[in-house]
Order: sequence, then C-alpha cells, then structure tokens
Amino acid sequence: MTTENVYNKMSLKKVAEKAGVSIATISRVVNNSPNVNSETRIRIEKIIKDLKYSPNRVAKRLRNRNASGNLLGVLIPDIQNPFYVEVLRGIEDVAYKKKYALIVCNFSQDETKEKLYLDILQSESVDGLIAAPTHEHDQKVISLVKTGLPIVCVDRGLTDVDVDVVLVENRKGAYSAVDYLAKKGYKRIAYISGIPKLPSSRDRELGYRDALEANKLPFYPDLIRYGDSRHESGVKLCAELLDLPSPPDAIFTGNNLITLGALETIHKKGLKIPHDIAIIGFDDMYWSISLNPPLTAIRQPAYEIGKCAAEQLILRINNPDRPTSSMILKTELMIRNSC
Amino acid sequence: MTTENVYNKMSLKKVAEKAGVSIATISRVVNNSPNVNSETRIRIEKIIKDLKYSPNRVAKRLRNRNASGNLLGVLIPDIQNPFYVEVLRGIEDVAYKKKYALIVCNFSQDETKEKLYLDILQSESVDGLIAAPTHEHDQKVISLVKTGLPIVCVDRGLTDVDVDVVLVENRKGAYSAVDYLAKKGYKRIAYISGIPKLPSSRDRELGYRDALEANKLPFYPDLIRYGDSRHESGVKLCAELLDLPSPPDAIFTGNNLITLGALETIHKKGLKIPHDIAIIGFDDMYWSISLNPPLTAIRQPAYEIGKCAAEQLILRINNPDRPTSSMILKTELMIRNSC
DNA sequence: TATTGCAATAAAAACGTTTACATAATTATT
DNA sequence: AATAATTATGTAAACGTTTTTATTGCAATA
Repeated sequence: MTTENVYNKMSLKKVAEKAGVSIATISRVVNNSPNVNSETRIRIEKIIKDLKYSPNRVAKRLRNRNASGNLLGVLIPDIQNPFYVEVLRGIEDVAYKKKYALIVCNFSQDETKEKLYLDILQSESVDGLIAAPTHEHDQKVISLVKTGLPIVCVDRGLTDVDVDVVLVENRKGAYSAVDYLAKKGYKRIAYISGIPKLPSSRDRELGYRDALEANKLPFYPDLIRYGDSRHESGVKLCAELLDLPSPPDAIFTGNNLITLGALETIHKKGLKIPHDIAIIGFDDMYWSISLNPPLTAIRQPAYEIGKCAAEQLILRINNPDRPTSSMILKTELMIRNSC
Repeated sequence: MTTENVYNKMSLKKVAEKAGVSIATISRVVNNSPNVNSETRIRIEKIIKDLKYSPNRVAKRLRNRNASGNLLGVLIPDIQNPFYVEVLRGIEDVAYKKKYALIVCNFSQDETKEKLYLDILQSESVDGLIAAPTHEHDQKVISLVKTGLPIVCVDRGLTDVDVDVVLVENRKGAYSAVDYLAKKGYKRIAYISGIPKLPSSRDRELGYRDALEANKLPFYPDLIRYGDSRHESGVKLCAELLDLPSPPDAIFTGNNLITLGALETIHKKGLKIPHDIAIIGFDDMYWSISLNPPLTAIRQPAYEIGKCAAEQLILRINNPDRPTSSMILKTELMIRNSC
C-alpha cells in the first residue's frame, strides 16, 4: 500500500511555478477572466493540461462561501420509497448537466437525523438545498430559509415563510382515485394515510372525503387509518381493516410503501384482488404492471418534480432576488386491474 | 428576501474575540486537545454554546486534506436498481453513526459520467470512497486506488490492484437458482445476463453453466442473452426468448431490473407463471411477495454489503496500512411461487 | 539565587482559492 | 511629445481551520 501520489495533487501555485507567472494569472485563465494576454493564455492552458491541473473544489467553496461551489444538498425522508428515488433522479440529471454535485442526505423520517444533516449541509457551505421537510412547521428548515440559503421544497410546503416549492395536486389526485372506486360501485372505501402531520397526507384525506361526499357515500371513521408512510404501516393497518367486523370492499393507500405493505397483507390472507378487496394506490411505480394484479394507481410525476426543483433551485442561486414560485404538478390515473 | 444571517456564521475567530483568547485555544477546546486550563475550558465551552458555534467542515477539509473531513464518496451505477438503494442504506446507516456525510454519485452506467464524478469526489477531498466500478479494469478507479485514497469496492472487484472488496457468491447463487429450476424438471432454462463485462454477470453465467452440467442438461447458446442490466433489457430480451421457435420453459434473470422487465413482457403476452413460463430472479426485493405470482429469487444481502463496505472503509481510513481484505457474503434462495 | 522544567497560551504558517488593489507596460488621445 | 487610458500582470489579503513553534509565567530543583 503505497501512498506515493497523494501529495502530488496540483495546485495553482505549482502551475504558476511551472509557468513562471503568478497564481493570479493562472486563476484568471482557469476562470476565463478577461485581461489576460492571448499568447500567455494559450501557453498556460497547455501547461494546465500537461500537469493535469484541476481546481480544488474545497478551497473554492471556502473562498466564496455560498457561491459557485457547485454543490447542492438534497434532503429526503426515505430513500426506500421509489417515489423519492425518482425525484432524486430528476434532481441528479439536471444537477449533472449544470456541473453540480449532490450531497444526498436520507433522514429516514427521523427528525434528529434531519437536524444533524441540515447542520452538516450548512457547514459544508452548499450553494443550495432541495428538501422535503418533516412537516410544514419544520423549524430547522424554516430557519435555514431565513438565513438566505437558496432552498426549494418538494412534496411538502412550509408555512410562515416564503419559499420556492414544487408540489403535486394531492387533493385532486386522491379525489380522482376515490371517485373512480365509487363509480365502480364500491361502497365501503377505506383510506390508509401516511404520517398525518404531513400536508400531503392531509390533502389526500381531503380528496378522499370530497369524493365520498360527491358520490353520496357515508364516511366511516373506522375506515381511515393513520400510519407512518412505511411498508410496515401498510402491512399492519391493512390487516386491521380486513379484520374489522364489517371490512372495507376497497382500499385507497396513501403512498407507495403503504400500497406494497397492504398488498403483502392481502396476499398473505389469500384474498383475491379485486374480487375480495379492491385497491388503488397513490403513487405509481414503473413495475406496477408486474404486480398481482397490475395495480391501478395515481401517478405522480416524480422525476419531473425533481427536475423542476433542481431547475428552480439553480435559477434562485443565480438570482437570489427573483420572486418565489410554487409549481403544482398534475397527477394521472393509471387504470389497471386492481379495482 | 433578506439575507441577514448569511454572514453571521460563527468562526473560531469570533469566539476567540468574545473569549479574549487566541483562536488556537478555542480550537484546542473544540477538539478536546490537552494542555488547556480546565477553568478556561469550561468558560470557553459556555461561550461556544452561547454563540452556537460549530466548526466549518469545508475549512477543516482544506486544512487536513484526506483526514477527518468526515465526508465519504459513494459511486453507484444505477440508483433505480433497488439493490443499490439497499446497499446505500447500509452505507448510510453506518456513516451516520460515525458522523460521516455522504456525497452520492449515481453514474447511470455511463462511463463519462463516472469519470466526471470521480474527479469531483477527488476534488472534494473525500476521506474515502465506496464504489461499484463499471468493470474490473476501470482505469479511473484503479488510478484512484493507486493514489492512496481509501477505497472499498462493492459488487464488483478490480484486477491488477490491491483493494478492499465486498462481494457476494455470484457463482454459487446462480448455481443454486438454476439447480433449483432443473430439479423441478425444467429442461430449457434461459439466462438473461446483465452487462457481460461485469465480473458479477460472468460469474452468474458460470454458475448457470455449472448447474446445467451438473444436471446433465444441454447448453443452448440461443438461450443465453446479454443485456445492459436495465429494465428495458429485461423487456426486450425476454420477448426475444419467448419468440424463439422453441422457447425456454424457464428463465433465470440476471438482476432485479431485468426480472421486472421480463415479468412485464410475460404479463403483456398473457402468459401464466409458472405454467407457461417459469422465472427465478437474481436479487430479491422486499415486495417480491406482492408480485404476480410471488417471485422465487436469490437474495443478496444488499443492506449488509453496504454496511460491511462502510465499516471496512472507516477502518482503512483510520489505519491506511492494514492489509486489504475481501469479504464474500452468502446468498439465499427465497422460494415462492414463480417456478 | 540562578537554572531548569512544565503548563498554558499566543503567534504564525499552511491548505488552495479569488479578488481588490497596485504596478508596469503598452496604446490611444491631445 | 506629453499625458491619459487601457491592458497585462503581480501582490497580498481573506475564507476558517489545525498545528508547529515561540513565548510567558510559575514552581521545583540545585
């Protein structure tokens, strides 16, 4: 285990020595600043290439804190959820194009972890942050916004503070799911909600209730269950519902992971979908078609959410004074065979 | 949009001024260095707390490059593959415990992107790197290893260089899958391979051939198809196989995404699993049980791979001269109903 | 009392940049 | 031809740390 090359890393200084010129000049050619003689520029460019010099991003960030460090922070609640993976892909694709690297922090719905990661991100002087806060009163994120750090919230908004946000029509989406169920003739429609303090969960509940009302279906408090947006919640709450004296004939699941959990329970009980129980999920997955049976679901444009968020963020970084914007993306009902 | 607090960030200097003492002393108390008067220490600790000082990680990394920067790089080939997501979770859990942050780079099987990300990672002075290189002769990663940067490879090894590695018994795993198929009486077993230049794909092919031979089944070159480890590969190559004059009666799929793609094709064609065609996948997913039908698969301990890799890496960072190690983890046959 | 040793602290350099300012050399303007 | 304006380059400070070296004060030793 030799460590020969570790200390070989090039620096402006070394290039400057080689070129017999000051480091300022090198810096100028690296950054395409004006006021450098074109012959010198060409000569230096060659040397830079020969020496394989590339600027040190750490020094750069230290020097110009919060600008041109080319580093973005991403704070997501649950990397196990395919929805966030897609969002991440969207972010990553635009970040890559614009030469930004990403510090990805997955806080696993754990507020302590979230706080720690936000501190780290700040301490790393990221140029900007894309975050899905734990809830709309997330103090830590709010104070970070107040700090002036460019931030875009995805999936979840923030109250009491003016911030860019990209969301999805949760209420409408949920409405269309439950309405579809009702129109199909299901009478006892249950809702398994994700973490109730999330605005998105609440909006979906609102859509659920809207649709019941619009279809003149009674609302049974027993048929709504609150979980924590995880697979286990789906497993457990679905079992509770099915074990009810008068169980539901259809279930609307609040997110990806809950859907998967609910399916697991249904299959374990040997129930037939949609004959014994129908199911419709909020959040589609590209392999929903391979489920048993192919899952009918509300598709969120996850990739686009990430893409828009990253674009918004970069716009804000380059122009901190632009007015804040909220983008609300549309959902889509993907009809397959689970109801 | 006020930016009031941006420049308020505390620094050693500001704390030192407040405390009427030099920044060296502050640094010493922050790092629990010896030789500081215990009264002074207590007094300063209070001030640090009052002022909410926390050290700047960027400056720290610039000062001690490649040590105690508390930043790790992760280079993964495809974030859409649930396998890597699990690996990432494993890495993240141990990183979090040891106070490391992660720069996650997903190169989407794109070598250009991979190179760029490796440059960035190096330029960010990460303390160490966990990587799944594009293939075993990956020059860029090899040269990075030679540089002395602590690296551990996951899922894929590296030739011509001594590096820590955590792998899985690919050949044995594939063998047990195909052997299971053969013992069940399937005669024409196909294999849809991931990218053939990956050692893991080749090892799985070896296991496939071993099992055919051990079960005295003929090897039909037509029944082996090479793809690129993506969903689309599974869709397309599975269709090719099914359209053969004499199609296979069972398919062994080389990874997660290929499995999902193959399932999609099978379902689209209206074929019944396992009646019309059997399938067994390399890589389990926690929702495999919810597939149609529940999928029989070879489980890789993905989370553990990530966990081990991160542990190895941190050990190496703390002791660069320890001998390199390779960990080979076991696979497990998860029997369900797809064959 | 003069020397030594030790503990506590300060001073300063270094990491690799960018940039405001200063200076030198060249060109344009009158 | 003298001056102003412009261009090219250099110098040095700053970003926030850690660490080596230097300095101070004080107690212990002879």
